Amino acid sequence: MRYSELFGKTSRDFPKEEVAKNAKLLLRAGFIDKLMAGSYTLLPLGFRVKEKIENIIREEMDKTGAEEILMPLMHPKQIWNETKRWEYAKDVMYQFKKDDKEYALSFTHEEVVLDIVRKRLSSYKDLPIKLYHFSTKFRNELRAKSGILRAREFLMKDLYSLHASKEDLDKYYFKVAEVYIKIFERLGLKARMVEAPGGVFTENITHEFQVLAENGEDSIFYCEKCDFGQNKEIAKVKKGDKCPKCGGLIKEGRSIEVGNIFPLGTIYSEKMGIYFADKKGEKKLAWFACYGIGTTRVIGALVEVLSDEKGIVWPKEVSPYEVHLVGLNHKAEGVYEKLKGNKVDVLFDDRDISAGEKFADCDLIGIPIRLIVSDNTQDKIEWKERIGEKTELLTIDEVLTRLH
RNA sequence: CGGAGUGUAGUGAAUCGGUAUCACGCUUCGUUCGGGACGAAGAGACACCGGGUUCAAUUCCCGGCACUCCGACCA
Repeated sequence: MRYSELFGKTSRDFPKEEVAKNAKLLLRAGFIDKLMAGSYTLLPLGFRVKEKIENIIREEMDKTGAEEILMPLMHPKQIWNETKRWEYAKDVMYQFKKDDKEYALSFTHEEVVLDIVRKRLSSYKDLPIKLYHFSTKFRNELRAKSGILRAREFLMKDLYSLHASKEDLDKYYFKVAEVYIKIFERLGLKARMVEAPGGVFTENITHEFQVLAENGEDSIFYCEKCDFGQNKEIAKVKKGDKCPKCGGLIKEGRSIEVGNIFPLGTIYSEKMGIYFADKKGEKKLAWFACYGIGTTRVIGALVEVLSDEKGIVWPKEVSPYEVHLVGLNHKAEGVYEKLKGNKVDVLFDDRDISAGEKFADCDLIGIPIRLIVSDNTQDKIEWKERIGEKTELLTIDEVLTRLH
């Protein structure tokens, strides 16, 4: 992609109103646009990051045997009445009336997925069922804030699983927990699984995935040595205590919640009539759980945690482009073509502006590898990574070898 | 929803009872070309909306709305 043709250029100044680091950098670097408080467009660069994140999640979800679907965002009141959540969750739901019918914009999909399942579930042989989708969530947050971290409309991956027994649910539940940690690792985030209350979803103990971050909205108690942690609302440990797992020191830290998993049990199945016939032919309630990852929030969390004073620093796996090619002379065109020919995902800064300005934009946009073609590099290409100052002169073949 | 702050070109700021100034960005031309270059010439604003006071309001007053921050709630 030629930068000159990219929609959504960088800007020199920080947007005045924004305080949150993620909002400042993502807006300035041209990844997002704000429509209103808590409502953002993903511009081409931001969209690419979102795609990368989703692809990683998709890969890992599929490995657990889950299947991808896509559910509607506008729901009839009656489905929400089945669980009484039309009333109970009305503060977070966008509810509206049109021609005497009442609807809600989806803030989650338990009711919908259970409706889909009950139409098709009859035998234990149909279980387990594991369905997920990537979709928009609407939540009437009393106050949208922290840029992309607390929006009223945001993207989320949600997975729902149904099982014939508590044992089978638990097995899959903790399997997913493991997979979540792995997903966040692949996304470049160190997430801790902490115990938490379930809000409008359940009275059971649930688990959150928290990433330590200075500007996080949440606060957790965690062990500095091992992966132990507890949500502050539920914490039995306190700052300064010994970790019950390894004896390390407990610390308190701000954090961003990037995912959560809820073992909902049979309560929803009871309310919505999710039954199956077991081996003896007896009617049984299905065991149910749901699992979410805030994909747009992950973008914000990455910026909060990894960026530096010059701009964003994307991990390789989610970077909008693999390399940022800076052209300072005519030879750059040839290098661009060659990279493209070798299927390298390259953003080519072909603008007729000063070198310094291009470098500043590289640092701001945050693609992990910067390549420069200039008179100084002669027939070679300069390789520099976003983190660190080291530069190397490589031939095009060496560059291609390193990239593949 | 309570509290605080802010609304002036695309962005950031200045002004002040007499109809708006600057910087960056943008356009054109020329010179530059390795860390946000330089010169010249341009374009771009119903001063958030509505009402009031006044001969005159961007400026003062009232009422909205929007955005940001703190709190309550939450992925």
